[in-house]
Amino acid sequence: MSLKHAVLALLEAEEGSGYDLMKRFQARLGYFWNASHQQIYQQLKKMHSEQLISLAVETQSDKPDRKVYSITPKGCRDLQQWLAEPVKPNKINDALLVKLYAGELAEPASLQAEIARHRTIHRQTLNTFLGIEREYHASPSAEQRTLQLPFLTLRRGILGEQAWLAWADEVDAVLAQRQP
Amino acid sequence: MSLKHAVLALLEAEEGSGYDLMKRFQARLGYFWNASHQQIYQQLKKMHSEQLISLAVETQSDKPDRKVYSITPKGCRDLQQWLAEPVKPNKINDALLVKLYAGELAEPASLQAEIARHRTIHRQTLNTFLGIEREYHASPSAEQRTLQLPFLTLRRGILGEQAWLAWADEVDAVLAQRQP
DNA sequence: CCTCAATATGCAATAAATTGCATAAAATTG
DNA sequence: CAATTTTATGCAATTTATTGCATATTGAGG
Repeated sequence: MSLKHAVLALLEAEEGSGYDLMKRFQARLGYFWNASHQQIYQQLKKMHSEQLISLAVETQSDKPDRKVYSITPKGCRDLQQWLAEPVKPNKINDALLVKLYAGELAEPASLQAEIARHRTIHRQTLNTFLGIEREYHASPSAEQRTLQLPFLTLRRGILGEQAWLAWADEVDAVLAQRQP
Repeated sequence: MSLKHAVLALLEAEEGSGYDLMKRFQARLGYFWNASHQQIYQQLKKMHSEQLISLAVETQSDKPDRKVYSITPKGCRDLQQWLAEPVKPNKINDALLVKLYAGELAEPASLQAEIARHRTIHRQTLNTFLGIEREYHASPSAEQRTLQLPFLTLRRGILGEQAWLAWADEVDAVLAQRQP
């Protein structure tokens, strides 16, 4: 249940509304933690009821109310405690590999097309990451220091995507040879 | 919902009881699809009610009954249809990266220890994979041909683990420099 | 032979995630 | 300016997954 702690980490840096948090989640943790907007809204509600976060409703005469969440000292302790505990190695659920495993029953061309589709996505993701990496390297070294740990998560993304693409080349070679 | 199709793929190759399937699942798909024994038993029950698989109860006088599931033609069609459809690129939920992202709040030594723990696990996994790869290369070429696609999933595991370990080296370098 | 782990099932309760809406203001575009 | 998309929120139902038991057999070790 790290969704909770992921949100706490975001709130520790800065307070925000549900939507804010969703956006920040997507931008900063989205690559390595997936969460839908419902999950985030529901999680916020739950965390509020557990007093890990507090809620300030900014009444606005014209617009609908804005609910801004902040982390509480209790939430902060919860986060720090989580950080001190070991996390379980994460489980992988990769449907593409299931498909490849059972690939004998599929049309080879359909497998090839599927790999191509995924390759496009992975290449785009990699390009995005490389762009962020360039920005990072162009930023002042004080900022680089601040972002050193998030940068490591970016590196994970880059190395992971590169490995994926290298693997896809192997797959293509095998599939091409199977049905020439 | 590929758990269903993963199980169907296993049953397509050979019938089996819940426990059989669980074991085969672990051995063959376990690296890239995680499923607990409850999930598998429950899924089998559900698939049976949907007539995707059939059930033969072997009554045994001394031992408890053995329930053997086989794939039905309907199940086979379902599997093939799934194989023909595109699968969504899989979502990643990696708590370790969440932790690293929020790492400023943690003890650097605790982060290092955590990385070390995970490194051990990943190195072991890689070694297991490399062992299987050696077996594969030592097997007769007819068998290599049969296992070509499952072998590709193994390659994914190998490349993925190698990339992880290379990343862990980067992480160690940064963490060591942060608190000398 | 007794005990303890491993094999081989499975139920029930809970928690978490997904799906499918639903609303309504703000910004954009034709 | 009307129509559409994007922003911003959230409920309720369903599906999936996890947790915590609960049995009963088999095999191995002391």
